[in-house]
Amino acid sequence: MATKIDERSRTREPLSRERILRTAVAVADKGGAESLSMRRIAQELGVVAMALYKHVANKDELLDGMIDAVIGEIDPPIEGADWKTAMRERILSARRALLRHPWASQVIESRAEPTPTIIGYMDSMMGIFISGGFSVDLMHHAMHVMGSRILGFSQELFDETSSMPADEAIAMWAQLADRYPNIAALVGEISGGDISHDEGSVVGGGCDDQFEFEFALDLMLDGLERLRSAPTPQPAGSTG
Amino acid sequence: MATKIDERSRTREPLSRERILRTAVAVADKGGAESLSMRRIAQELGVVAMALYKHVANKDELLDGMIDAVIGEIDPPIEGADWKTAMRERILSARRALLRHPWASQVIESRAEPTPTIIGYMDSMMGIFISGGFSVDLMHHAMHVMGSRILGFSQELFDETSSMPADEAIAMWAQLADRYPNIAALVGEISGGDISHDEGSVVGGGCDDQFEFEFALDLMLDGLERLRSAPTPQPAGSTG
DNA sequence: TACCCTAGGTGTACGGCGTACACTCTGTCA
DNA sequence: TGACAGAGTGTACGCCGTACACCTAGGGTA
Repeated sequence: MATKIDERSRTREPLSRERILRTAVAVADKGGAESLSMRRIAQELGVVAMALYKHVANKDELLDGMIDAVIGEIDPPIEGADWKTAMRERILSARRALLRHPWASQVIESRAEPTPTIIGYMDSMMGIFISGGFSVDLMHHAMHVMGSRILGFSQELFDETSSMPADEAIAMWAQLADRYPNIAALVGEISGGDISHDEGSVVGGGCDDQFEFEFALDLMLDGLERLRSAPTPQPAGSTG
Repeated sequence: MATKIDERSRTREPLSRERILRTAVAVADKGGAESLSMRRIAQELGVVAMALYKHVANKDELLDGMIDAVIGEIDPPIEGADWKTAMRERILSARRALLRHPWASQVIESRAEPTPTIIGYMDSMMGIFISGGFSVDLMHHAMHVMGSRILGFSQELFDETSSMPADEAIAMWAQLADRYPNIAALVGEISGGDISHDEGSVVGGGCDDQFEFEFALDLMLDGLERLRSAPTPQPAGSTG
């Protein structure tokens, strides 16, 4: 009995909200969002599930805490940089954080309401636009243009072959060329160019995600800069 | 006994994959994705949960079927239009489908692999770029630029006040002005402009989501058009 | 007519989930 | 010494997806 007390009070540091959040993030990092259960986290902590509820209100609050932890990893804005550099670098930092925690984007989108931390992050991004000379109105449009990319979301809809060897994937798409001719053309182009630059799959891992992300990001930032300097704040749609 | 047989064979049309999918979509439309359970769908059909498994392999396959149903509502590309119009109108059609089925975007993103229907849709969108004179390479970049917006995703991260009366939301953000100064400025601008144009909330429902979506869409399409006509297919990033 | 086969719907059960609620400790302070 | 509080436990409930054995009606065949 006495040894048990010793063991508990000495070797086991007490539970805390912070420790729970750290463990939860670790569990999700390892097993993905769907492996994250109260029982699983508790088990990792050597404790029973209900013990967690003495420190977090419920699972949703825990998810919010995990989100805030990820947002907290995003670097603060660069001091003294022009708006475009500041925006660009911070979004890339956000992307790095999300790549470290692949479960985060889905969890963030599953939550109905953003946490105060996310709202604060958004406000700070708005501040970068405002400081960069954007009107409040154009800043508003700019935030909608950036969308969830402002949090570093890369939203690849095409990761499906990532578990497949590159040559196998190429063969697969070639076989489906009559059904998906354009994808086949794309795969052919990429694999024909330099297949050696990435050992991942063809569409998804085979193309350079980081390059594509920055390409899209720069296109948007360039578009916004053009509007910022233009007399009329509205892009010329196809109707105009 | 005989009446029961009559009732079954006459008044109850037999189960089928189509009928299950229709019912599942209806349930999700009414109660959201989180209300969609096999038991709930079965109940709606006056049948026991396990009966569904004679027509769909499992819940994931059912979700795929539901996704395909939504994608199927997207209009085909306009014949004979220029690439920009075709792309713009089809994306707006996709957005309309997603607005009819608010659960769909989350379900699509939750699935690890896209369905053949989604792959086909993507291929067809690629075809619009190619027919519009894009190189395969630029088409590839363009697809990444559009991201999930190509499926009509609007990904509003700021719907949090949508259940709140506009004046209440304005007061709330005004009170938080020291913590979120830029959001407060935005809210002030919108509510100061014309508060009457929408009875929804301020950030989220209060701004014109449709306008913002088209604004962002046009900015991207304009950016892509510029690249299409330019000698170098790469946007000038802030590093250049 | 007697038979069986098959497709489709049923019932039960299992292991997982979030969490309500009542409990038992253990350390603190009066 | 004894009351108290705060932390961890144990049990239980109602959900979930779904495996598996069962029943039953309709249809084809001998």
